[in-house]
Amino acid sequence: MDQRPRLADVAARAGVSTASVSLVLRGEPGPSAETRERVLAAAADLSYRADRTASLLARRRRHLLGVLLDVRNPFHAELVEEVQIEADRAGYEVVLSTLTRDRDEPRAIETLLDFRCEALILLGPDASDDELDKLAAQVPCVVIGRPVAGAAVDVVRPAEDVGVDAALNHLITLGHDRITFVDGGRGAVAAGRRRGYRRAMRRAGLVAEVLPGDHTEEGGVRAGRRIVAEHVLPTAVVASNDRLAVGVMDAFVRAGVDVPGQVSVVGYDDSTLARLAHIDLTSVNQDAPAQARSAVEAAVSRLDAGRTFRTETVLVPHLVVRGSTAPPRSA
Amino acid sequence: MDQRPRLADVAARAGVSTASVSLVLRGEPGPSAETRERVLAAAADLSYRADRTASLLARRRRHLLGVLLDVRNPFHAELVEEVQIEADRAGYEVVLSTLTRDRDEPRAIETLLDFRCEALILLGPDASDDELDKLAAQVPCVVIGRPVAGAAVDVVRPAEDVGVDAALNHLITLGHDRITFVDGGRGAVAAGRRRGYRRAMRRAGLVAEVLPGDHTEEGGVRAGRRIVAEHVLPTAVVASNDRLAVGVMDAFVRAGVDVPGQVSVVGYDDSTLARLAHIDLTSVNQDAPAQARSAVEAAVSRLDAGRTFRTETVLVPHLVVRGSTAPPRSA
DNA sequence: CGATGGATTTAAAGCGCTTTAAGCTCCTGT
DNA sequence: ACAGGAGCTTAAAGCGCTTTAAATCCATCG
Repeated sequence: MDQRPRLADVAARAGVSTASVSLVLRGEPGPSAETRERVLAAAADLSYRADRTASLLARRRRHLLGVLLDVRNPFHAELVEEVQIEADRAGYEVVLSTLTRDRDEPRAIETLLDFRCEALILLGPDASDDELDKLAAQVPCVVIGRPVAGAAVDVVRPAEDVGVDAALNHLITLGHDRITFVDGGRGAVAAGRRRGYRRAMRRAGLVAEVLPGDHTEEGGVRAGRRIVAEHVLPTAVVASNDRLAVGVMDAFVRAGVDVPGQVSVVGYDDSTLARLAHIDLTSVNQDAPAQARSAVEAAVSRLDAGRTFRTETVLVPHLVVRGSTAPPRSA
Repeated sequence: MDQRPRLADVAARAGVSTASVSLVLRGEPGPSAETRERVLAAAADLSYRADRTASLLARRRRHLLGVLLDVRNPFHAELVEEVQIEADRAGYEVVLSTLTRDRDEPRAIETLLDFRCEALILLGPDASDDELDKLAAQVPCVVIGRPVAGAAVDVVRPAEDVGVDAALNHLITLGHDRITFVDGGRGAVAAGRRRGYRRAMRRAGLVAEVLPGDHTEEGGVRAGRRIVAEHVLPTAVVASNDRLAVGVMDAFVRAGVDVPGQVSVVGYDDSTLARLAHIDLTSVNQDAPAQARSAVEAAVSRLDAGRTFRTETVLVPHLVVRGSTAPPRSA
């Protein structure tokens, strides 16, 4: 029961050499139609499947992409899904390595290196620019989701400020003029969004108001409470991410503030959270598929096309309008 | 830059054979203290790391566990994390294979087989009992999270009914007596919970009331609306999972029904959702670490200890009391 | 009719590591 | 002094596949 058929078994059954079988099964040119047929029949008879480990070893090229992720992060989940699909398409296999309690980032990356991945795709890594640069000297690296100063690391990231821009345009077009921003705290991502907010408000000739926050629901609840405690409600709130926005909305609901009747709310990330029917949050979508595609493409172009210069792909997010935004009451 | 050192390089540098290096690096007995030292020094000098692919191939035993998961499922994420940790501990490596849009369950499983995993751990698979049984004939399989009738598949699952029991005990002890259950629809898991509810209510001499639902927030919202529309509110609601519970609470909040002031709510799964500060939902915890541990143990006992009979591990969940439950108003 | 060359096929050499069996050195015991 | 071991070390044979270089076949050509 333990013995899966080997390449040699298929070869014997088809009456050809293992080399021919290998070629046929991988669809390489060479073997004649007749050989092809016999091999395929034999393989089917034995329900043969190649041993990936052996293939990987024998190929000089490994055709393996390593992906570092935090399996608990829903956005990573979305990205991984797309990376898999894109890699498949490009003829690469994917090895996933996740952070766990006992496995920090360096450890998870070593695992990928031990599999001799030809390139790494790192989802929102914590490593410093320096460390990433050092890593990139060993193997092509693509970082998704945050800027990296390193000279050798490819980057794919959304234009955070543009996303906020879109959100504000939407609100302003609806007629809003008192728009508060709930901040996401330290970090390059939050900074980009904050900058986008300030810029767009200035451009529109409106007064910016930034409340502190931290990308968690609790932060949102705190900010929401602060907002309802003020004498004058803003007409709209833009949050630095969806979790914050959900927290804000929760505080509003509990205080009897109607969304979007009294205040409109916009989130950022277009997470599954935002899409839930009872939340139905207008949010900025980062286009995970496009990010994944770009990342795989960056890796592949290093490997297959021999690109050596650095690329930074900045993707333009777009607003997904849902039920949490409406014209302001007075309008 | 591309050439990572090989075993042979370390051997050459240490002035010993590759066999010795292999033994030393894996901590096998044999080599003398002096050899050990020289090898380790050489390996460190070259910052050598073994090629996993080659090791895997050369070892007759692969020491590889394949895990099938849906990377988008947060509970799977928790399980994976623990499986990794446990596998590490047992000296096994883990390959993750996730469902995606283009990769259905059979396909994802094939990938695992192609890596020649020695055993598979399947997280809540959709495959029929028959298919699972067929698979188990090829390779030891452990299914987590649902019962399987197949004769050869090991199962690790929580005792759903016991969890609901705990929830009801908690509520009854608090003094509740009108306790409505929001159902999770078809499926073995939901059925177990429903059964637990009915049994516990009967035992307590209370009248069971089951509202239809489907394990989503929307289902919860619908159920919640139905509840508030009734003339007499129940004193407590038990939902078949956390998402339902969150939906119910959302409907309550919007209708001005205070939780837990007027109605207590209990969820099931103790998901990250339940733990959010502003939700703070009393819920039943399934102990992901224990499930993962049992699953790995089941796999390993087949592989290393040669177990051939089937095991079914039923874990007892426990209630995590949070802020969504309190004594009923009248009490 | 042998030479020429394109189309197929295949023997054999790896890929980088593990493992087995044999080889060596140095003691022990008689 | 020599058989028998104990303790290390290593040559060499894989693991199951890919790939390269050489062999084979056959139709075409001068």
